[in-house]
Amino acid sequence: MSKSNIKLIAVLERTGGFASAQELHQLLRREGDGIGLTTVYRSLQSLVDDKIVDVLRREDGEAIYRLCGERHHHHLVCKSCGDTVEIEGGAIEKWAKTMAEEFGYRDVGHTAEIFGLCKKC
Amino acid sequence: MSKSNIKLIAVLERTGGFASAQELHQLLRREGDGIGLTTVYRSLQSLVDDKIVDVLRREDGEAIYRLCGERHHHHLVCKSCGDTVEIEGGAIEKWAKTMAEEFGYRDVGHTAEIFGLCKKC
DNA sequence: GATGAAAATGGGAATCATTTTCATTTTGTG
DNA sequence: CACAAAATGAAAATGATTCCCATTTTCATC
Repeated sequence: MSKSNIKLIAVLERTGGFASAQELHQLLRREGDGIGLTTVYRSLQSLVDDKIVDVLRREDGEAIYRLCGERHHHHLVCKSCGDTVEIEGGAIEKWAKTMAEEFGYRDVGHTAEIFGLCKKC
Repeated sequence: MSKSNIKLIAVLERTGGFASAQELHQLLRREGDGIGLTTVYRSLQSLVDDKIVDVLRREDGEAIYRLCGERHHHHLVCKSCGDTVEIEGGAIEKWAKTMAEEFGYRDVGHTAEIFGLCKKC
């Protein structure tokens, strides 16, 4: 685990929610860390590969990152304010398994997100 | 309704599924239509505003468009050879609706993909 | 401690989708 | 036909992300 990975995890812990690579870079810079933007992207990518970080997309297409817990979950995201709720996806697990069997796929995973407008927006 | 809007609707009808602005532009060009990229973006935006077209995001963040009201489906993708099967997602529709209601979200859409290894791989 | 290979890093250029600007063309209407 | 408003397109601007490459750090081994 490289230094930059650890820094990224730390700043993600501090911020709590989702943040874009650019935002995380600025945050680290403001704290006096001279980390480069390239390194931020690289680290985030490796954390995503290692399933330590989740990545989603904002409405405008910008990628946003967040630490993910071990529990498999899905997201309900407000497309206006970005507010996010973690939700259970029992129905999805079953659906994915059924579909995979039907078409002879094995070793399957899945992604599923719901987006809409939250109460406030 | 401008000329370009009509052209965009026509080409979206022809292609059926999702397509990016760049792809739609190329398609029209190939058919001998000298439409400009700017106009494609502008028209798509106005069609989205009028709720004639849906917009989603690819994994890489590129925006993809499709006519509203086309049958909604999901994908089963082989992560080795890339082979793709279109599948029904009745269970997902219900799940998305239920979850949205539970948390007071409205005007919701969703994405869901399953990936694994196909028979051949 | 010295050495060298491999990994990590940073800066700037390159890429690519998308938006903006602005001048020109087309359209609809009196 | 004339004229204003809408539509269009080319090129430049923008902004996130990736690529390239030279430099620095890490770390095992001597």
